[in-house]
Amino acid sequence: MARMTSREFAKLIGVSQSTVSRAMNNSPLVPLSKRQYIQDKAKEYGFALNYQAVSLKTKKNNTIGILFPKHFLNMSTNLMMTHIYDCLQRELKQWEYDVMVIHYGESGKDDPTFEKIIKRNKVDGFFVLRMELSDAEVKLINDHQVPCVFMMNAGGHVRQELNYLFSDSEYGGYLAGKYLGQFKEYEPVFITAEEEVKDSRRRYRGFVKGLEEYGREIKDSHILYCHLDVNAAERCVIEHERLFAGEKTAVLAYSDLLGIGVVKAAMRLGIPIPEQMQVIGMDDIPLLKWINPRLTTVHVNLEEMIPLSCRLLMDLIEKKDVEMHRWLKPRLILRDTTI
Amino acid sequence: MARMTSREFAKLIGVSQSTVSRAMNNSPLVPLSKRQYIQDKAKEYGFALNYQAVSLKTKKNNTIGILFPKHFLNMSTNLMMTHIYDCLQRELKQWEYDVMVIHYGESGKDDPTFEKIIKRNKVDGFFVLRMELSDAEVKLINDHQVPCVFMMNAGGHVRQELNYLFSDSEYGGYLAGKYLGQFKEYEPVFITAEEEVKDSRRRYRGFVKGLEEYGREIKDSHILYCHLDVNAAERCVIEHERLFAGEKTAVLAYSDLLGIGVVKAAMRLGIPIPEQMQVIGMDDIPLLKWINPRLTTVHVNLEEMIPLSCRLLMDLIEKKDVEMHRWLKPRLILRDTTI
DNA sequence: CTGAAAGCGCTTACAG
DNA sequence: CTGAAAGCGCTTACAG
Repeated sequence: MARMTSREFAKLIGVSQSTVSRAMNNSPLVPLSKRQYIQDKAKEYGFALNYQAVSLKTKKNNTIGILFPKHFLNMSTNLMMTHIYDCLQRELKQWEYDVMVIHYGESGKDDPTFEKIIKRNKVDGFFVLRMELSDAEVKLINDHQVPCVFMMNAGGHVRQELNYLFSDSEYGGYLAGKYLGQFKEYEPVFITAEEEVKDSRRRYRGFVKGLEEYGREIKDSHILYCHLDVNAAERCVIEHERLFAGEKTAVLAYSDLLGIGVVKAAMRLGIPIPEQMQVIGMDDIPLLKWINPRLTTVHVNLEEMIPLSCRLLMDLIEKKDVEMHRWLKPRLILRDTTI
Repeated sequence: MARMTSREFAKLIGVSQSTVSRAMNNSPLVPLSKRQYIQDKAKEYGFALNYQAVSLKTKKNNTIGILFPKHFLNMSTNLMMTHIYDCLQRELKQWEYDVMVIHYGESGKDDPTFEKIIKRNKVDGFFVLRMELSDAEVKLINDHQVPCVFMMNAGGHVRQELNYLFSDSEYGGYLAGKYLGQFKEYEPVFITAEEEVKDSRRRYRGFVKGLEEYGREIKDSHILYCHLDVNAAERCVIEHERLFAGEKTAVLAYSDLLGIGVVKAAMRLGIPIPEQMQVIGMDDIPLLKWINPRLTTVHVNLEEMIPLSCRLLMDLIEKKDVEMHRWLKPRLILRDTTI
């Protein structure tokens, strides 16, 4: 049973190719009973439309792309991206879109991946995760009119001509600062990633503002840098043992993973949590529910962000004239690592 | 700057459409210098081949699909699949294939996803992860001649007509049994998932064989069932507190996640690891390097499996007459949770 | 080495 | 409601 063309199939069941096309696409032009009949026959003979041909005519691929950040390592390591991916995937099921995962990667020869995907027209639209685009890339998007929804800002300059749904990470930092600031005897510490400087600055700014409400501030020597990785954070805290063993500290970590590393270090150093060290992570990745002590964190409002993003992208693809520029508010979730 | 067709572009630079096509596809038929010239011009004018049209002619999509298991929840929860996905993604970069992620899902109306993807011809080939296929589905693969490589068996009957690279999980269980069996004073326990009965049985069988080499056996009451989840395993162990508090135990967990749950429970119950309880997980997911105590586990040989699978699928797509039926040997990695 | 022409398998005005 | 016909944007024998 080789693949059949619509012409062959049409001949086989005694209708025209046009009618087959219309029936397979559920066009109201052909009466329901006939539609049903043709679809049943299609099933019987194993006929299906060839989607390359369909795409060529309709200029639709029925697939959307999820573009991962430039320096993204992998799903196992960046659990927040993985979580967002999971949520998008689930939400996208209601629309009948397939999902293409695109890893930026400079790709060596020819065009870089992003350019290639846009030019080659393989997807109807994009979700772009934590991406900073160059001017050339923005021009590409505009020239080719590719529907794009940006999610999770990478910080830096925000282009108002693009559609985005970001989590207000400065506000997240503010919430943490406002909470930790109330404990006068705890010295504020910020541990952050070298890799994501700009968003890190945003979170830090919020943290400072929150602390200020209690007249507190953070010393320069209490801003710690490490790689974006549990073990790096653990090592970093251990290297600063004197700081943490010497006084009570209130630590905001740039991400949950760093937070987990901080907690691990504290356990190794015998520093009681939260009595001598309070820790707040950021993001609220699913992993947290498996780890003890349960990490206090700033929860990104994906419940709102995901449905809005998907709806927006679908609207953009259908040429509806919409735009969206939103900073969603995260919220603080108190668990075991704070008082 | 709207999209240009190859005909328009050809006219613009004064060659024929054929030559443009050949140049863009790097055909040796056109001299290198001319090829270069045309490609440069293409870049200049922002011309690129329309891949729907290319696909229609060549019957290639330049994309491969990764099909996730039927009851797959999400990447965040099933970290071994996530890890495999990461490895495939990285390996696939050398070939210029795009990746489509396909979640099985019965999809309600019309064809189920798997059938749809095959019939619609959206991918050139598949990786199929931990999948049990029905006869109808195997027939579909054969009828449509879709290149498929099966990875990570879901247990049950293995179809020799399909290409597969599986991890020999029975052997993995055997390694664990052979290691733990030598500790006469530790009572063997197997904790496993209700969801993956068949592969679970395979691991169990190996475990039993390994134990037998030391004349040991596992009591029926020492086979524990729970959901495939850290917290479920933790609860399960706590419910059986009497068993674990009463005697020294040597636990093989169906997966690392269950192993982590067992360790958490032990810590909560104040059972010292590995002195009173030894624990071995299975898979060796990347997460383990972030968790203390470091879990002893049976490491799946992805270093070998991934390159072989990719090479195999590429060969199948290029119609090379190859086949492969392999069970790769995992190995035991001793860490903190065993003596 | 190059170009004119046919055709990949659909959709969709258009005419009936 | 239905069909014949044109055309989506490429590739590739074929002829030169």
